[in-house]
Amino acid sequence: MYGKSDPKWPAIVQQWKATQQALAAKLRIVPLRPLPRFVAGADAAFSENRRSVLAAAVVYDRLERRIVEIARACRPIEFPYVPTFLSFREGPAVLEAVGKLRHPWGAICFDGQGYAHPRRCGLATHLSILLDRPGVGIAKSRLIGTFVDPPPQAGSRCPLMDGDEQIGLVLRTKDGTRPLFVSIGHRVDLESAAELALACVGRFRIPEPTRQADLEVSRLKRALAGSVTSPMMPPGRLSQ
DNA sequence: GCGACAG
DNA sequence: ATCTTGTCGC
Repeated sequence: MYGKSDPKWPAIVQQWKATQQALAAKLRIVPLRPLPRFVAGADAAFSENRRSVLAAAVVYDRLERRIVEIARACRPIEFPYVPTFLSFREGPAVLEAVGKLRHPWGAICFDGQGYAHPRRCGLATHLSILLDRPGVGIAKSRLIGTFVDPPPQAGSRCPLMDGDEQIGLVLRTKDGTRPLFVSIGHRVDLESAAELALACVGRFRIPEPTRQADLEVSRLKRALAGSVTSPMMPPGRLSQ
């Protein structure tokens, strides 16, 4: 895996910035209406040995409130985590999982920022543009931007600002819980993104597409960990 | 220079 | 993301 100490690192980061700027130039902002019935969701995690990126993509049926398809992917980790360049680390695995989805979906939710990024190209925007499909960024915490805490009621929101430009929304999805940071990915507008996020909320703070993808990637992680038994351990499931 | 910093 | 037990609250 590449590292910050690699002599090629500065060049790699410059290339990444150029890539993000080129992608952001292709961003299209349009309303997403009506909101799609089938919404995809994707998330990533690390394999137990931390040498691979595991990803899961799901398709959520808003009408029946259930997951109708699950896809997975596993790829070697090629880069360390560097703030503002998350998509280069997790993107490949996530894209592979999304590509395996066969059921139709009208929009996809990503676990991270979209437009609310220094170069307006967070993971959600980066991947949505590569897919050229409607996408939304739903992050659990802030990367950049200033805001005032929204009221404790579910549905309340406050603008996420970068100077005088609104880059996203701080949205409370459940009463008395920490708000989420919603921003557009691609082919949606901020209001549609907020409505989609709220329309996908079930019993928990995190909208179902992203929450289910997270649960699924965790299961994959455990499954892989259990299948790779250490040579120094007796057969069977003694480790739990 | 110092602090911040999605997952 | 991940490390980690109990514990506060619905």
